[in-house]
Amino acid sequence: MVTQPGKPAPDTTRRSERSRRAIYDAALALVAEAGYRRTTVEGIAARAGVGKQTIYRWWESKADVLLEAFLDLTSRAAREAGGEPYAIPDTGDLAADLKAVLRATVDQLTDPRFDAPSRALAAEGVVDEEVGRRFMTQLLEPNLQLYVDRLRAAQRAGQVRPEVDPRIALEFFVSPLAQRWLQYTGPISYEYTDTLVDYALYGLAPR
Amino acid sequence: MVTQPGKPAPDTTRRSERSRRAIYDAALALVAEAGYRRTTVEGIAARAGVGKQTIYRWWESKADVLLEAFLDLTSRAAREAGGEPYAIPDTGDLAADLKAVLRATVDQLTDPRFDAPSRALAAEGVVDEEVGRRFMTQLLEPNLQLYVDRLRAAQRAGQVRPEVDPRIALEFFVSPLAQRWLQYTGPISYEYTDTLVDYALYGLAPR
Amino acid sequence: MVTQPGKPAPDTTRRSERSRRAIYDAALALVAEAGYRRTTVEGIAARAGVGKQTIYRWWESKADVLLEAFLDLTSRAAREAGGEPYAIPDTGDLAADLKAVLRATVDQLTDPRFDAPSRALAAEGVVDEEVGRRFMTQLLEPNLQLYVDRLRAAQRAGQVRPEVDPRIALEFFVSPLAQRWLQYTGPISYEYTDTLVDYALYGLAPR
Amino acid sequence: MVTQPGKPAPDTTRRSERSRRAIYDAALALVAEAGYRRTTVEGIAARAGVGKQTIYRWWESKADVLLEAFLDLTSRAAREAGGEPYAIPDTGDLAADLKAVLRATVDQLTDPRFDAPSRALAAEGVVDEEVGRRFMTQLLEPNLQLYVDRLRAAQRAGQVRPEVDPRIALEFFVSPLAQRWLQYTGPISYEYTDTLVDYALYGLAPR
DNA sequence: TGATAAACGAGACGGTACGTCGTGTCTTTGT
DNA sequence: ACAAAGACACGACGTACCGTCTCGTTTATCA
Repeated sequence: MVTQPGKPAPDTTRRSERSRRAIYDAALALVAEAGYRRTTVEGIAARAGVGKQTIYRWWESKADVLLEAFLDLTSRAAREAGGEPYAIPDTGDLAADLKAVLRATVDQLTDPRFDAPSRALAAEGVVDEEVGRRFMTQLLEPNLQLYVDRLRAAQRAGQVRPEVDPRIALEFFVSPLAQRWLQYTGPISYEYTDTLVDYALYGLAPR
Repeated sequence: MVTQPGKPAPDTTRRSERSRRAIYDAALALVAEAGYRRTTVEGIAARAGVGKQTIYRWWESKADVLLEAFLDLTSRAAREAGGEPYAIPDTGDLAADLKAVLRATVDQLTDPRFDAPSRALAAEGVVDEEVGRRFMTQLLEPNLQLYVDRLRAAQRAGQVRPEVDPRIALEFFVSPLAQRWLQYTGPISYEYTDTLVDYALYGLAPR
Repeated sequence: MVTQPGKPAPDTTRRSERSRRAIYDAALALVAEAGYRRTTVEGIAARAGVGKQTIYRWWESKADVLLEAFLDLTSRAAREAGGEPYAIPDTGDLAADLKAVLRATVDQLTDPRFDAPSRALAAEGVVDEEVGRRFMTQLLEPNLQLYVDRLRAAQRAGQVRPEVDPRIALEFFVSPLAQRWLQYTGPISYEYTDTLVDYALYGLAPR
Repeated sequence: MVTQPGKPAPDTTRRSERSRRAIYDAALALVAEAGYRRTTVEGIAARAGVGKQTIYRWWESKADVLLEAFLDLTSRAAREAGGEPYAIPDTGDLAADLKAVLRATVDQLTDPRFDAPSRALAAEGVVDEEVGRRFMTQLLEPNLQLYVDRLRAAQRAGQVRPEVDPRIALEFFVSPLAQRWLQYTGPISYEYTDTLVDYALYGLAPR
């Protein structure tokens, strides 16, 4: 690990947990209320009752704060939700399992508590590659891996052709939904995601 | 039709075509060179040799300028590219036709001339619904419609199951590519898009 | 008379009297209502129902317009007032005559119809020597000359010492009043101007 | 005492003395070089190497800055000039004392170092009553008081009639000079001010 | 347990860009 | 041809935030 020249590397042990929490809360609240655009570091500091320097000491940018705040939010949400296994259920019925997971995703994308900050982060990630890649590796990737695992299991069970690359296959379920969400290319519903699963598994061409 | 109160609605007939061109060019150049973030209205005006007011007179925001500039760019590019055939070719071989179109799309997404501004607009659209919807209806939608048309023809030719909704089916080709491009969920290549076509047409489950 | 190089010298005979009147009225009204600061060429043009160019064609600056408008106002006011002789009355009683004239001046300085524009011009004149000198020669000087004339008559009548320079002497009546008006160095009243006359005529030292 | 809404009242103790000085210097220099008109807040900030906000934080307007800068200049000038004797000398010869002081004033009005900024402030004061009154109370009034004091002493010495109001009498020395300076009503010279003193003390009427 | 060093809140600072307003010029469209 | 209308390049306005930099004031190890 390397310490940059001009950065005295603050002492993590003395860090105020109270401030960290307040900053996360303020950041998420402001993004939800006012949007990413109108959320400012100054505003976060004021709302959190914190000096600006305290933010700049621990984070590099607004996006950085928000990314951590969001990660924290999701991990807390997961912990609350019973801390169940990070996996797509495997009932033996691949189509049913995928439909269930996607329905849960639809619910989440519809929940404004998640929508506002994750939209903001996604947008930031589009424009700032650094943020985009962190968003991908820290938030998206772990979720995508669950699909890979489930699809691998389905391959072992003979329900998916063995030569199919699960990393690509999963995009048939995830990407159309993501695009509709991000780019308003269409409405989002259970019916829609169910259809995606059916089409993807059995193809478009007649059998 | 109603005119907003504070907006005296400038006289379009007196508009300077010279300035409009200069602004489009400056906006696209700056976004390409410096990124959306660092592109400012002030900078566009300076580079275009134009007063800021001339920008604010005709556009509402940086995103607005860029959207029009990009629309103008694509329509000029299309006109240069020989003109009419706003359609996906129909050689009778659906897979081949789709692969060809997608390869062209890959080329475009790789071309920095298009990448920078369209990325910027896409990001803006994620965060600003108004912009997002305009991006969708004015840029995306017309292109998606070409897929709908080609898939309908394939259905008539018996190459695609008749009960398949082309509006959803096309997302198997377009959305995965879009997501990889926007969110860095994976590399983009001819091989990848070819695979998408194969998987989508014939499904993931064994036949 | 000389025509500047870049000035095509508009044809005075074709000038619209209607516009000139409207511009004078608008200028005086705006200065009275909003003050010199907030009066703009644009505002004058709009209020007068006149194109901006019509103003710039015939005048060089806001101050220029206002100076002419004010000259016009005073000359019209004088004409209305019976067009009586431009002179300080000579009843033989110098003190009484001066007191009467100064009381009239007090009335005028108190009249907001005159106060606002003449204040504005005076201020402009302080900062812009060109305007100041025109203000002096076209408005102040003619009035000061009346004092010179009256004081000369008084000298001939043996009421003022012959070696006194009337051009300087008159300033004892005019300047203190002017300074109180312009610089808020004290209140303005009949009693005050009467006192000025008494002090000035008979001196401060004991006889 | 009440604080306006919207104005959070900055912390005076943290104020940068360096910036204040730089701003004073820049303001005075620019007014002297370019005139009040062409002096801008932006220009002052740039020349002082200061952010615009630093000016707006502590002052309300260009006039406000300049007034303080000028007050500072005069007080520094007075301090340099040996300091205390804030009084008109009293040699027993009133005429001589007044002539001496007025000659010093003539020198000052002729010094471009003082002329430009005080002219600018005077003009601003004519048009903006608030500024005018501050200019009067903070700059003019203290000087006028010196004349009052000297004239009172002269009254005690029997050199000035006891019934004369010194506050009015002093205007015979000060106002004519002020008007010539501000309104170009005549040239300024030692001879002129000497004459003023002679006329004022002994009156215009023959003895 | 008191000293001391850091992180902290507060917020002033030098900057950049914002979106608005007014200037003086130039162009278009009626008369 | 002049006038109205108003778009234009320009430049300053006053505001909002940026990220950096002091200021005292907690706070929380270690001496």
